[in-house]
This record gives sequence, C-alpha cells and structure tokens, in this order.
Amino acid sequence: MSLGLGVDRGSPVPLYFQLAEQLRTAIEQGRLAPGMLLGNEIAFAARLGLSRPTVRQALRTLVDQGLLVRRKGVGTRVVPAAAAAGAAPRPALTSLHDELDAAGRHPATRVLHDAVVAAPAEVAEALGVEEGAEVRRLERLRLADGEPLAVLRSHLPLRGPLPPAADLEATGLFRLLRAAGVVPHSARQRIGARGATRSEARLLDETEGAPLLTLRRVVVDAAGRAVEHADHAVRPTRWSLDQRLLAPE
Amino acid sequence: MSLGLGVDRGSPVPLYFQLAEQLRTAIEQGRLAPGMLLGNEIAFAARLGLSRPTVRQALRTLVDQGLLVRRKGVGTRVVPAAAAAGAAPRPALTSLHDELDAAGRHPATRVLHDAVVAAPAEVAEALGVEEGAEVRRLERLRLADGEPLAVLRSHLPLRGPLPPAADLEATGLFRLLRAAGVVPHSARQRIGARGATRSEARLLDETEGAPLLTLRRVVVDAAGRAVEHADHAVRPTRWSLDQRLLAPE
DNA sequence: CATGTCCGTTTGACCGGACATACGGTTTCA
DNA sequence: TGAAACCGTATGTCCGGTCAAACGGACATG
Repeated sequence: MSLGLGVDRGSPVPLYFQLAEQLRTAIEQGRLAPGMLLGNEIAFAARLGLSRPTVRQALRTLVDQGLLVRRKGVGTRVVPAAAAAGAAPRPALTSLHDELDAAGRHPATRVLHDAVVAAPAEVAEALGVEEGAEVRRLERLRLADGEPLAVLRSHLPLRGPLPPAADLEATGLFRLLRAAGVVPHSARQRIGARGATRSEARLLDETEGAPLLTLRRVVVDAAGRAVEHADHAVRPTRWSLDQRLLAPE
Repeated sequence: MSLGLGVDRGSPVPLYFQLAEQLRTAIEQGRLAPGMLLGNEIAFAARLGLSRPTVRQALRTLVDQGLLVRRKGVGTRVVPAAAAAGAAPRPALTSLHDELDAAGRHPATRVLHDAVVAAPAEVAEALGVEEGAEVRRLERLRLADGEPLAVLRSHLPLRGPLPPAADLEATGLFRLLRAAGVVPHSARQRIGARGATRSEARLLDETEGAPLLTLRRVVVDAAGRAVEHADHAVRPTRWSLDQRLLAPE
C-alpha cells in the first residue's frame, strides 16, 4: 500500500480514530485515488494488526462524512470529489463568533441592548417558559474586521449566573454560556431572507430594504432546556452559509 | 419497562434497526421521559434477548441524531427536547421538488430556457470541465400551489442520455437524473441572499431589489463526477430552509 | 468542615468468530 | 449466440467476551 498507515497502540487516542484520521488525510492529499481501495476489510485489518470491528468503525466515520462509499459484494471506494470539497464534516451547531475567528476575520461585538423583559409569545413558547415570564433580551452588533456584519437578537432564559454584559463585547455568547456550564446540544434553525428595517440598515451600513440573510434558531442543552432563542440578520455580501450535504441512502 | 419493545427475528429488517425505530417512536411519543433510561446496556440487551453490540448499534444511531446522550459511568439518557424538535435527521441533500411534494404544496415547473452553451469559467471549474466546453444550461421557474416560488438555474455536464425537456415540467430534475442512472451523492451548498434582478422580479411576482434567498450548490455522484451546478433564487416569503443542527461533541 | 481517596457502576474500546446477503464475473445450458 | 445458473468475494449483521476510562457517591483524612 505504501501509505504511511499504522496505529500507535501506546497512544491514548482510540485506534479507530487514529486510523480514520490517517485515511482522511490520505484521501484529502490525493494519496488515495478512486477505484477499489482498502480492499477487503478482513485483509486490511490483518495488515494493520487490528480487528475487523475496529477497522469498520474507522471506515464508518468516513462513510458518514461522505469520503467513502461501501457496496456489498464489491468493496469500499474513495469518493474523489471529497478531496475537492475539503474537510467538511456534517453541518454542526457552530458559533458565528468562533466561525469568524477560525476564518481569521477578527470578530468584535457591540452590545446594543441588554435587559430583562417579559417574553413575547413566540419566544416564550420556544424557550418553554410562560408567556410574559422574565427573560433576558440581548441585542448585539457583530463586526468582522471592523465592518458591521450582523445584528444578533437573542432571548435567554433567566437561569443560573448570567454572563456579565462586559464580557459579551470581548467574546462570543456561546463561549460564555459554555464557561457558565451551559452546553449547547442541538438546535433548530430556519434560514430566510428579508429586507433590512430602518434601524438595521443604519446599524449595518446598508439601505432600508436591502436584502439580509436571517437565521432564527432555538438552541437547547442536553437536558432539553432551552438555552437561547436567536433571531439574527446578516449582511449577505459579507457572510454566507457554507454547508456540505449528503444524499440519504 | 412496560414499553412495547421487542424485536422480530423473522423479519428481514435488521435487529438494530428495529430497536432504533421503536426507541425513536417511544421517545417522540413521550413514552420515554428524560432521566436515566435504558439503564445498563448489558441488562437492557439481556432483557431484549440481544447482544450488547447490537443494542449499542441501535443506540448509536439515535445518539447521532441527537435523541440520546451517553455519558460514561452514568448511563444513556433521553433528550426530551428532541420530541419537540420532531423527527429531523441530519440535514440531507434533498430535492426542492420532493420537499414541496412531501409538504403537500403541489410543485410545478415551467422550463424557461434549455440549451447547450459554452460553460462559463466558474461553472466549468465547478463541473470539472474545461472552460468553454459544452454544457447544458437549464432555467426553470418553480411554482408551489400555483404561485411562483423560485428561479432555478442549473448547468449540467453533457454525459449520457439527458432527460427530455418535456419531462422537466412534470417532475423534478433529481428524479429524472436518478432515473437515468445518475445518483447524487453529496453536495456543497452556499446559502446567501440578494436583491431580485428585474427579470427575476417579473418572474416571481416581486419588485426589483426584493430580497431573495439564494442557494448555490454543486452536486456530485459517488464516482466524484459533477452532476449539477445550481444557482437558485427563492422567494423567502414563500419558503425557507429548516435545519436541525447538532453541537460537535 | 473541607478535601482527597477509594470503589462500584456504566459506557468506551477492542478482540475473535459466525452466518447472511448482494454484487460481478464466469460458466453452463438451451 | 444468448440467457440463466453458479460461485467467489466483499460487506452487512450478529454474537460472545475482555479490559480500560470516567463518573458519582461514600468514605476516610487533614
């Protein structure tokens, strides 16, 4: 095979994970061409000194990510386009702040509004609190490289110690929540578009009615408690969603 | 447990799949409350007359879908919010036509343009053909319940028998491609927004500059060959993207 | 009273093997 | 010559078991 495949049993990193990572980089670097590869899981496992379940676990993660395709009676093939598509795992619940950070676009935040208000009907239902119950309303302006990027409107349930407003200008909301022990688990997200309101236009340096990308999401933690109800409006000329989709079987 | 759990060994449906489906419906119907459930995989497996790996395979699919959370030394818990979020598997590469169909919104299509043209630079690169090579350019107007919904612009590589234009008015492009033996495998998608051009506005019954949701995707098949380069513009007042996101570990 | 340690429990990782099923090419038969 | 039957091969499913790692509470210690 001449690929530098081989696992380190001394490492605390699970064997299946080591193997998956090595295969992924091999695919992305083009050292693994399309065609019948990795032929025969059993022989492959024997060559690596691993058991078949372990090898299968590694292959499965790559199949889940669309890098490999398995067919019964044939074998496991590499999807060549995966290399071009780059390392894009499943669409994940990410933080806009961290995303900008990772892209090297220097995020910054200005807190426009931060107060406890009575929950509007829609927010109350999404957060699982009674209508009119007190929630924290947060409105922020997110900038990237100094340019206005998005208006972020959030409603948070009043639970536990809340992050001080000052910190919100320094880092992202998700990171503060996580530091406070609130771990986001999953979210429902609706993506749409609409024209900018007058105030949004002023904040975002756009004209009234200019097209904005909208993200409405409800984030919950592992216990099922609502963490955040967000309603964001983003300048589509400065940011867009990039996703990788897999066809269902 | 008093849940109607039990697998049918006579069925051709895999045991782990039967179990996963039963657990999923139990969760969605609220028959499985949060708290420590399914306690102890080993006992659970014994109770069902299955082996632990089989049970774990069932649990894993549900964990992947965000319905369960496992913690070492604690157990496997049900995520209650999942019930509210509904049965939403990972974001999949779906067809707009089929999506409307499933929602009972009676999709229809008008072919506005269908011709072989020289590939523009961007399209050529995305499709993996040389710039200026011949590709099929397709422009369609998609309607839902008789109302204009989106302008669909596609570029298809000239390969194999192409679906006749007449069929395009009757059904979706994906279904025709699949019938022709071209199976979509994965796609990269970019979601944005912009103002409607004059011609789009006329087609969609909007005003010029009205905000539109844009989808740009490159679809590839399992062999890595590009299947379609699409550039769609959708009326956000009539349709929006609904997704369910999972937090990474 | 606070802190650190031990320990039972539960999932995580890994191994070996067995049989079923689907695919693709070959061989055989009409 | 064409189509049907056959067979090798690969993944899919399922089983049994072992050891490690992490969590949470009880216990002992300073």
